[in-house]
Amino acid sequence: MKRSLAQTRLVDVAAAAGVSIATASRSLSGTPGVSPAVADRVRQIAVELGYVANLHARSLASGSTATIGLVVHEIGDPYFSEIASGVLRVAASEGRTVQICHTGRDPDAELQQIRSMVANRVGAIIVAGSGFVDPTVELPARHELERFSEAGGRVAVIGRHHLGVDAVLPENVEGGRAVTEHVLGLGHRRIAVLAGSTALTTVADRLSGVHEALVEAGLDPSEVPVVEAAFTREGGREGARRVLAEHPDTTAVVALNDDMAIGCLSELRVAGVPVPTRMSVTGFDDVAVAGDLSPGLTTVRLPMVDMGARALALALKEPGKRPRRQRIPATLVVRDSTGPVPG
Amino acid sequence: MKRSLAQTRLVDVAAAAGVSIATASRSLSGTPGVSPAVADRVRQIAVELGYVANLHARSLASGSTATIGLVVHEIGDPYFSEIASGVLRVAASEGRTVQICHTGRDPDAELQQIRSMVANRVGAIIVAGSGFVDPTVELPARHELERFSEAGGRVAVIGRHHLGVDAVLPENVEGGRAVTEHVLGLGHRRIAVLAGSTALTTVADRLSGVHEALVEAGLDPSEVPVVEAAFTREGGREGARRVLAEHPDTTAVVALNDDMAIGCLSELRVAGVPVPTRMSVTGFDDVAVAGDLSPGLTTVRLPMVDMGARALALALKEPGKRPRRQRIPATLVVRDSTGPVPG
DNA sequence: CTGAAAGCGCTAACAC
DNA sequence: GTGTTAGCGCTTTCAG
Repeated sequence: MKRSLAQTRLVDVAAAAGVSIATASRSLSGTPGVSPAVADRVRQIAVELGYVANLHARSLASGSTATIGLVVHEIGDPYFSEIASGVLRVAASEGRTVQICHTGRDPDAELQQIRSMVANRVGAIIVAGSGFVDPTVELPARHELERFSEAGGRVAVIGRHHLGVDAVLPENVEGGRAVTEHVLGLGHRRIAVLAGSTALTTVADRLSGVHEALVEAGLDPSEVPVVEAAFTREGGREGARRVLAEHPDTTAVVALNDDMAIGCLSELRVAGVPVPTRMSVTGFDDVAVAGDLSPGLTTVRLPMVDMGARALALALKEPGKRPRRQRIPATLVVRDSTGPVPG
Repeated sequence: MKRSLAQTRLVDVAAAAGVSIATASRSLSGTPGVSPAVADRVRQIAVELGYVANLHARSLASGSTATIGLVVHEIGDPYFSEIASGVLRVAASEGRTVQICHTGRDPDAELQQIRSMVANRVGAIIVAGSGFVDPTVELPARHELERFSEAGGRVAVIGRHHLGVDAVLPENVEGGRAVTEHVLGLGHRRIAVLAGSTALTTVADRLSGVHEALVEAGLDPSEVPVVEAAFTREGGREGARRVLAEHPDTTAVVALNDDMAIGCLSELRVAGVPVPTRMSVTGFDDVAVAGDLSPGLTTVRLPMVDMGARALALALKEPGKRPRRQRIPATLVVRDSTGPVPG
């Protein structure tokens, strides 16, 4: 389809300014080597004409773009949409556009999407979301990102270890430990953990924090049941049912993300189990709604919006010789879903 | 910076397949005029070589892109992130990339973003989120979209009236009416409405549905207080405080979105007002968490994910001579936050 | 400091 | 059915 919309092009600006297209290009991109007077005039004329550079022509000629690629597991999930919010905010202020894709936690889809972003010559790629404990699963993705990175592309990841690039790393271990210490401090000993797939590093890290706290309290982690289900609200419901059925004397459920905790709370309500008087429940992430639940969810706060913003800031900075890692503190937020052991 | 990353290009595929670059192009884009055998072989070789077309070159040559531009108010808001989820899902299955930007409910920012998308030659633009009751506010945006549309670009909007393009329109009036009828049916007469800015069409429409139901029940809408606050959780909290202070005998709060309802619920809990025994509360949208609240939120369901998917489908279809409008039914979902009038 | 000209990788006429 | 070729609009050497 022929595009009849006659956008003003660089030639038009150049002609109007009475300079060559090369000079016009240099003036607008700020490339040194143009007399200030000429450059100013060109810029002014460009504004008057409402000139906006054709991104694709620019990209084709220069080999890179101002576009940022953001890869998330599922944009409908608050954890990721809050991260995206932070990324979009910074991107807008830097005049960059953001291309988002979600992968449904499928490593193959993720690889696919990363490839497509590389092919689209995005200027930077941000990968958010848990990695896999088994490094081989994400080897192809890592490989792809390395190639991209070596070719001058910028990469930052949120919460993944094995990717060997600049990273924003939430303190999942410390968070898991803190929330467990809180529960232990309330006197609970019959604890159950609600976990997503332990193939995910996020789950593994949080869980290891939980175990550290248990050991420090002189408990045997192997006696604390870890119920593995989908890392979602539905998974939380299912997990709650299994805890109730298989470990009926449990007094505290430590869920490894808020989604599971919310599902768990919902199921406990259905089952008529009062929280926190009969059962304490904790989450992880502190999604926006956590504080507005009833009871308010005791959880570990991760500043998702900020994490997104930082990741983009990292990606936009000049690359260092070594991957940078920015640790993000996870802070315990005590609300009403936890209380002393019943009885 | 010279890009050393030697992506396989179309020439490479063509050479490997022993055909011309034109034939290779036709094979891969599905343009008719290539023998099936050749086309198949080319495609297979392309896959083997990990070929991914350079979006920018394609776009520059063809004058349009596979990229979809999605404009939302705030991606961190579940309403929009669920819509985005639907858009991304369809986009992925169509092999299209999505560029998302958010505008913070600021018409100027929105205009800015739309302009930038037009300049980037996106293939289609989807604008989600409430429009403004005052048409002049969005006149510039409308203008921009029309130019884009006339130039062959595709546009679809979600929930906005005044834009004169293909639209997915949630039945806000009917939903407002349905939820109000439900509340009236429970015997409530001292009702308060929690509304976002009435400059927003979404708010105005839902409110007019509320009023219709009131009138039909023989009530005078002017006697039902409409508390206007931010269309957010915080606004819901503030609204709840004002209802409690200014209209203490209220028995039912009709919030015009779930966010406000959730904030309201939270505030009522703080204030020690039991729901629904002392106060009924309703929402609108049915965001994912609505059913997992305690009490479960009675609300009006809008299939956000589906709305996003439909909007993209509309945008991808051949344009009709007249703008198409797809009405999305709003269905009442009764949960536990509403009950009979106390006393 | 400025201009001419060679591509960037692909699509789409246009020939054969 | 398939190949040749002329651009798409811009950046970037390379001359002047």
